[in-house]
Amino acid sequence: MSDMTLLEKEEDIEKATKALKAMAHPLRLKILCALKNDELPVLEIVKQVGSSQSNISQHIDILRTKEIVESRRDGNKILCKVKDVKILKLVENMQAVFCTADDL
Amino acid sequence: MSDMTLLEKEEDIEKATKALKAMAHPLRLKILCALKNDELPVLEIVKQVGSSQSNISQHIDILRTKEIVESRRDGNKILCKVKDVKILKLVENMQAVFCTADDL
DNA sequence: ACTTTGTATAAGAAAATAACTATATTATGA
DNA sequence: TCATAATATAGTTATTTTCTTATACAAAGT
Repeated sequence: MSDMTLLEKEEDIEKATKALKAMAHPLRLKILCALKNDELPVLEIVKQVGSSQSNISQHIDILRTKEIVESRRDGNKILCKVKDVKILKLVENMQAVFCTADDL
Repeated sequence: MSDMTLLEKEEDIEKATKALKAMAHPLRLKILCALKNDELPVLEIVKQVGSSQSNISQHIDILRTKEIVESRRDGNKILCKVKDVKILKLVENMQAVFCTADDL
């Protein structure tokens, strides 16, 4: 009862696929990296990540719709942070896998 | 010189995104799960994963093109296995994140 | 009230994905 | 050689994604 735990359940596959799709875009992955430790306003994300304000806003909206990012208003600004802890773990894993010295 | 290791390099982002895109489809994720421990012929993958032969073949081809899966001929059959070790790690991570008891 | 700053939304075009059907290819076995 | 099994490819169509431009909305400052 512990080893058939292999993403075999349709439900798990769907959840995992949804998360992967959300991350599987360079801008969205960068956004998630930027939000890994900080809560940031949209324009700050635009600065760090690049692309246009509109484009980043749309990508943030995608992440929001998928319940991956959440945001709150602070006066003029909208502060964004990662909502789904699982995503944080995945981002960390991506770093562990893709940012190690064995890339050399 | 060790903490700016945050997927900040464009090159890492691209690699990570490529891997994520490859995994971000239910059939392909299932294929990778099926190949996690075994080297399997295409029809066996079709059986385990579902969908049509043609469809699975095309998805396998996508994974091959992206250097994630490799295959060799054994007589009549084409045996497939995961080529990129990084992908194996990611699949394991996905399982760790999405197949734990805290789903309850 | 007007302007500026920060953010979101709409509309549309271009490109990428995905799936299906049918057919081709390759190897084996009779 | 003919039939069959295993896999790949072609051609199409439908859907989804992505980006751009322009515009709307909201809050704050003057």
